[in-house]
Amino acid sequence: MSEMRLRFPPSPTGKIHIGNMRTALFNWLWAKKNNGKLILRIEDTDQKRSTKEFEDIIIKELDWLGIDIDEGASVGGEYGPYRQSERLVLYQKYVEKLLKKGKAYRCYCSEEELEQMRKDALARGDMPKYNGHCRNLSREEELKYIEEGREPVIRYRLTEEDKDIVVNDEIRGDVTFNTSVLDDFIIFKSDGMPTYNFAVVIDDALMKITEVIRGEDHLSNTPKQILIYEALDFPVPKFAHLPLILDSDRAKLKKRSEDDDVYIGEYREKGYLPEALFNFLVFLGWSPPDDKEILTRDEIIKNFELNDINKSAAVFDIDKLNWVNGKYIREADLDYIVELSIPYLKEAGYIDEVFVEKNYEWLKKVIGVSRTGVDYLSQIPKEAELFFKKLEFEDKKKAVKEFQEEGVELVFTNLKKKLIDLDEFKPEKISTVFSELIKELPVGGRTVYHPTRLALTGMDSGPEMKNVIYILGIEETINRLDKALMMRDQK
RNA sequence: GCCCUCAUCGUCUAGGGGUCUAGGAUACCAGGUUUUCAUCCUGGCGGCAGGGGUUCGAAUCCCCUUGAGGGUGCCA
Repeated sequence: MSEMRLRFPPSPTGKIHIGNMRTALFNWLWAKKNNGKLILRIEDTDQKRSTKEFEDIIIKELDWLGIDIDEGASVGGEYGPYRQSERLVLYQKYVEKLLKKGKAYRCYCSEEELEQMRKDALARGDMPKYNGHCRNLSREEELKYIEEGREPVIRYRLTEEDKDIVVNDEIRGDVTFNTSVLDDFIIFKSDGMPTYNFAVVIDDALMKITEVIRGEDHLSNTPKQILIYEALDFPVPKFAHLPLILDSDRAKLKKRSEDDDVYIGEYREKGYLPEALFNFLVFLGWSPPDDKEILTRDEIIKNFELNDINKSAAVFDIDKLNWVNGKYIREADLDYIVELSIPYLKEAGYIDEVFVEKNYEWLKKVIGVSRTGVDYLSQIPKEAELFFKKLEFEDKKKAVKEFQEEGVELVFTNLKKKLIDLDEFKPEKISTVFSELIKELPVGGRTVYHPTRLALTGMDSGPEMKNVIYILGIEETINRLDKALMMRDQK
């Protein structure tokens, strides 16, 4: 059995989004599972929209998610070049072969003429197919067009009018297309570049790709590609067409407004962990044999099977992603989460490098108690702000009123005393102080907890009291309680 | 229009003729963890698109309808 070779061929016409990344992920998984190789090929035949910046972004994001490339534009290899714009001579060589065999021909019809044909066909209720105008041009006719300055395209010549082409899909089984729905499609554009359907075949064949795993949106184009494989006597690889990822409106996922996040970078910037996104993405269309929802990369590789992939499209559900990500944030090693949270805290202006060095352990405590309340790391500053900002009351009048309530003074003074008397200033010990308070004083739990929270944080809700006090420290806690006590005299 | 694909709780899914009064997760609701938000635990709500077959028996197989998505580009 020869080596399994898979490829991920993004087009650098935009940032990499959820759908592309999921495709890359499945290719990577299947390669890892089978000790195969994953090739990164840049499909930049669209000269108008392709840029090097986008190529760099794609490579960066793949790396971020942990998808390592064995061969390709970013790392080199023996089947290069891996950028289609650098493979022109190859495409020319093979299109020349087709031309010679009579399996392709030059077409001089202009885009306007083609557009008109399409409109006419549609108006008649016919299928919008190329009408074969240039199929059998005489030498004179061709010369005439050339003199007019027309730049030709090259079309594949469809010879069999009623033949079934079967795509053996690993996920869907046999899918049959009849050549009657096809036409003489363009394989070389007038700008001298190959079209997708042509270049992809040449590249996959020359790069010895054994399995093509891609989105279902490519299924309908596969018969055209098979025609090219056969015309050039290339072996046809295996195909597996993945179900599409839909947005909440059940349409193919794409950027529609500033509000919806579809690019991987947007998730990275918001503070989603690569492990979590990886885990979540795989579950869009695949699930393990057991009921587990959180799996490590190795577990996923171990369990992954092409056969287990779903046929139906999946809706991208941000709520579920948030849950998965929150789960990872809470369960990951705290130092790792601290490291990833620092940039957000810096951006909020709460800390700088010097502060981190001096107060790392304290910072770790803060993030440790804040992490339970967030879905993604960019929410950390908001969650932890009470530890960085000076005490500020959301509603001062209300606070004063609450401090004036019966029993509050008693609670505060006793709390202070008990905290000072503590032999160990630890969350668990602080917690027992509260139970004692409730037991010993003639007040309910609410009179103990709520005013205290208000006095210490200025807010109605937040992390657990024992943690707040622990992190604030004995001194600051006493100060704030005293301040609240003084506020009782106001008004 | 034509071609292709798909169809289980709102969402992600398990299920591949009987063990399904359909399981898990999320979301939502309620209760608990003797304050709140969150975490965590417990419980609840909620689904086989519709119609025909095949079969002793169908979520599971077949057909039709409907719905959804994709393709039909000198985009990939």
